[in-house]
Amino acid sequence: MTIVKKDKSTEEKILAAAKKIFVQQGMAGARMQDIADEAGINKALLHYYFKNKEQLFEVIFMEAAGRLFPRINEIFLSDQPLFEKIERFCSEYISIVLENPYLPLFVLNEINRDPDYFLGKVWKGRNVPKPEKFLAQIEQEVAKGTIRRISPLNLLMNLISMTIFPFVAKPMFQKNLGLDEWQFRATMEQRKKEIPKFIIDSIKK
Amino acid sequence: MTIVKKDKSTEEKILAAAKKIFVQQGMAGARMQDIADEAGINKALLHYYFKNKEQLFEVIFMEAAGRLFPRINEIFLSDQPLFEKIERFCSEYISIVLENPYLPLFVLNEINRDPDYFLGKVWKGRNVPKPEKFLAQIEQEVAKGTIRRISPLNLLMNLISMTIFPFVAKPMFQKNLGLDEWQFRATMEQRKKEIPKFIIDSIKK
DNA sequence: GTCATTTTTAACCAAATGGTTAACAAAGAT
DNA sequence: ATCTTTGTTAACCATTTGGTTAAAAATGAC
Repeated sequence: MTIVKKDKSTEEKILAAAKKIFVQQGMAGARMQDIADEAGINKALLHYYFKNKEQLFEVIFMEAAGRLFPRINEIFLSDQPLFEKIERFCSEYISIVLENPYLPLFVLNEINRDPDYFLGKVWKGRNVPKPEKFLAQIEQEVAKGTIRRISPLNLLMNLISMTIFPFVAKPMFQKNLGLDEWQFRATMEQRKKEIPKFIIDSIKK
Repeated sequence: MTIVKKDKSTEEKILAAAKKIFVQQGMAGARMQDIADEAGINKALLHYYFKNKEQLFEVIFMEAAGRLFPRINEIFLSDQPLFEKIERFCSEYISIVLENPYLPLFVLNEINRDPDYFLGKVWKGRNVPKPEKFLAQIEQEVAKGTIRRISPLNLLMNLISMTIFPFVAKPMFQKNLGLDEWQFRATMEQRKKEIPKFIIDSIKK
């Protein structure tokens, strides 16, 4: 069995490098030279593969957004009961993001910089989360009396906030609470179960 | 009574302009020329008041951080009972941020870009939030049996996440949930009471 | 092997950008 | 009024940065 440590193709090296630099520095802060250096290639070669910075950025951004949004929809649109959806959302989402802890801040930041660019590019691709069904489901449970009266919008915000925010504020939490990388991961693993429990304890009648 | 529409001093104009541009574009994306234009002055005059971009940025960043962090401490270190603290935190914090909705993302983003710069500058000023007392207080309540067993760290994360995240994700929530400016504000006003209720319903025995 | 195509590089270029200079105007001070 | 200090400007400069060019390797077709 030959151990073929096959070189990643140049394009793959570029994409990995670009992702690292863009996520760290943002579109404005990223330097094409840094991306080339990180990929171990010449800057001209970068432009041979991707004609300009904006196009390269778009590839990275779409890939990042594509990792974060479609799965949400899949869960929100499924036919599971409410509590199961909440559990699934927390668990799956935290798993996804644990592998790319800096994606949410990156994406939110770029959305903030130019909401309409985002709307035009990502939102088009019908992968846009459609929360209506989930919101309606909450209202049904309220009507059935299985959960207390609560504004569906607020419940949705609570769920998403508790799940995502710790990643967005990761460096702050780490500095302020003195968590090392491992402790942070462990805490987030805990939260896969803690958040659903927290929510259900609050709303279940 | 003379209506003296006194011009803001040049320095004030610069600071207002710089805040707007930096918060919108971040340190890397902000252009000194844009700040000068926004302030209605010459670029040289900008350097007359602030010797370079970094120093100007630091003033803006510290002012922003100074708005967000000290009040937290004030609340967390007070001698109020736990539930009151939670209510006060949500209510006061949302009020503060409603006046500057983009500050949290700005600050988190810059912390992320260079956590140690942040640590060195802001964290020094002893306004650094010290959560120990708050965490201990939660443990006491658990011991007393007034609230159910819950990890203090998780509870703190939940509180902060639900309060701050909607601002960080404001453009996303607005696009996705179709909220206009006014509806967003109204929702956040609601949340001043909704979040504490949500938490207390979850943990109170 | 030879030729055509693809990949890679060093050197270069134009525009953008942070920052400076030197002169000019306004405002006090005497 | 004159002089000094402070505020403001247009023009300029050096560096950085995204992007290009033309030539050299490498790869593949025959």
